[in-house]
Amino acid sequence: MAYWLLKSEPDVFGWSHLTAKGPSGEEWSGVRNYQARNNMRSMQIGDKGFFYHSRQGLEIVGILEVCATSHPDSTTDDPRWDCVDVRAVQPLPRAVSLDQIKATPELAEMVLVKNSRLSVQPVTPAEWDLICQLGELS
DNA sequence: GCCAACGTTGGC
DNA sequence: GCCAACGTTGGC
Repeated sequence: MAYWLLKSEPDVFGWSHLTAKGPSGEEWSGVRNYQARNNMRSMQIGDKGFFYHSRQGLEIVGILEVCATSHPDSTTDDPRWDCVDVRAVQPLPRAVSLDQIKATPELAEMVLVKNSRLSVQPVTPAEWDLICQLGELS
């Protein structure tokens, strides 16, 4: 199982929007970047991801999981763009901020820090575990 | 709201 | 195939 980090602006589609969708989840649509799309294409059912609030919040607020593998993005007719479906698993008891991540040497190599513009990005198991600890997830 | 960084487009 | 112009993202 792989780990990911997915970004969204909370006023456009935030964590509360995803939790409202319940167990059937929601398409992670609208991605128009090849790297991000390729990351989604390699996702498997059950892969876990952090939900990050960009622009506003600037923190990891919850954990989601992939509940449908890559399929055509229903928000466009352009056949280049695919997306997965994701559903909320649980919120982090304590949100982990970008500041916190930047201040943690072990997390300095995260794509979130190195390439802040990539909206769907891989997370290493070590990074995952550490952020879960910072998020006070038992 | 600004703007630096990045990605994409399209003329040559 | 290069690269200038343009558009978008996202931290600040």
